[in-house]
Amino acid sequence: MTDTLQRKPVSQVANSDCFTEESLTKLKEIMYEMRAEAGNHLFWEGDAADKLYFLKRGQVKITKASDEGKSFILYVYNTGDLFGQVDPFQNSVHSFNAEVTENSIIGVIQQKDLEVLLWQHGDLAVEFMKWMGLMHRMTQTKFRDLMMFGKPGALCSTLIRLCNTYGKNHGSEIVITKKLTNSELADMIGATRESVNRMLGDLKRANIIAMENNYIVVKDLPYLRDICQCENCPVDMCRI
Amino acid sequence: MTDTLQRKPVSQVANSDCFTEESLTKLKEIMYEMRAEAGNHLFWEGDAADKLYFLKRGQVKITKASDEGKSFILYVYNTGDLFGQVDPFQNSVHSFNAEVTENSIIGVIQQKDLEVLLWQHGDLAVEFMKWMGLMHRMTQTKFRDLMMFGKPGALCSTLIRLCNTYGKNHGSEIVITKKLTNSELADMIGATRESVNRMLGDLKRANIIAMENNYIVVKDLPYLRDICQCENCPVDMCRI
DNA sequence: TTTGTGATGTGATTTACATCACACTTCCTT
DNA sequence: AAGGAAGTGTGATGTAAATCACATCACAAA
Repeated sequence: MTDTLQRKPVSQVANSDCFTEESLTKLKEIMYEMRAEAGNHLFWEGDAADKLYFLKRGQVKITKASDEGKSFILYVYNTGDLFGQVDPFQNSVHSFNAEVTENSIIGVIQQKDLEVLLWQHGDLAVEFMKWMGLMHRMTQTKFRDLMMFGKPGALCSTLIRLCNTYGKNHGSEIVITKKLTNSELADMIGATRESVNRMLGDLKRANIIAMENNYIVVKDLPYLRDICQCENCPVDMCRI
Repeated sequence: MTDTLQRKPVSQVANSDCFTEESLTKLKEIMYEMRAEAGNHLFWEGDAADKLYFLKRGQVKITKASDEGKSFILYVYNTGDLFGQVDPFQNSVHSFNAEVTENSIIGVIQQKDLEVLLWQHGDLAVEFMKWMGLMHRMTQTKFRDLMMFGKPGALCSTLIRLCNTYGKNHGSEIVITKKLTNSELADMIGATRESVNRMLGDLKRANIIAMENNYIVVKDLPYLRDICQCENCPVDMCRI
């Protein structure tokens, strides 16, 4: 049982899977590698937004802090994910913070280098455009899920996205192979820790989810889908 | 006074302004023109997402309806705006509805034609990528504003975006040269008509806004900025 | 082994916002 | 000019979720 949990989850898919092998190689050729320790920041809001980041290994969260000290987690990126901004303005700055939450190895792409590459390789440009479209749609659907179905809907949507990102099938159950605190979940849906705790309690009591070695196990995915009116969108889009 | 209101607002900027004249011409060459009457739909959720739309004249709203009959307005596009999906999946479908809200003339671009064009023209590909980045950032910042600062914050953010989209300076005041009902505003921020009515009443009483010929006039923009912790981002990004 | 620290679980209370209900205004139409 | 439809304004009430305030638990460090 425990050893099953340690294995790489079958469904773990990186957003860079949009790219063909060749395109990803081209991108890798213009990266320079850096290492970042957990707790550091890749960028802060207000910093110039002129780089893309390829997470070779590790984890980075994109967050926003409010004046009252609350934190909102917009995205969680993992090994193999590509992220960052490519904006039309010279003086463009980030609106969010990028917090390194696990020791990471990161490939950095300068906007100028990327532009040259896209200019030269039409096929890469087309793939890149599709990757951007996918990322945008992920934001839009998350936006919808978090705005339209109350806090329980937001939580259920987030649990589904966690299944799509970290889920490992285990019979009819799905183990979310990623430890998450109630506070983390709360920051992902803009709720309080207490609310998340109560909602998770409700779901456990209704036998929708369970805990196994502190991992969340989803036992009734259709129930979660029903709460947030999930339309069963592609796994690659419906992620954290 | 009335005639001032009729003139095209100075700050009305279309999102296609990201493109150079030449690039926009290239895009226009692969469009086919269609007309759509107010009340019709350009696409419904579930329809194939394989086209871009250029609004030559008119207005289109991107909306999402919930099971309980509530409607959420994600975007409002106007003359000169480009919108649509370019997704990596063959079987990709829309998650939202596109409702034509004014009689419109629309240029339609097929995804395949766009791909060929981007392949051939590196400069257009780079501009297109920047346009996509800008649209994504607009979604992200709206997401943040609507999630983090309560309904009053969401309303203030929306009023600021309306100023950036339809605003006409009039001394130190900004006239939003677009008639909006309380219900429309409510659907833009995921609130009820009654809540919007009360919040607008509060703002009027505090002399932050006023009504002139049924147009909203913003008298104290800094106050609105303060409520939603607006960081004065570029006007091109902070739009409806 | 105790002490500290971060996380969970839960009750009581408050707050923000939705819902319901209805009066009033505007303006469109035939 | 009358009637109706769409929009506005506002009280009363209900409810979801935040806030506050602790108790408990797990586990690492001194």
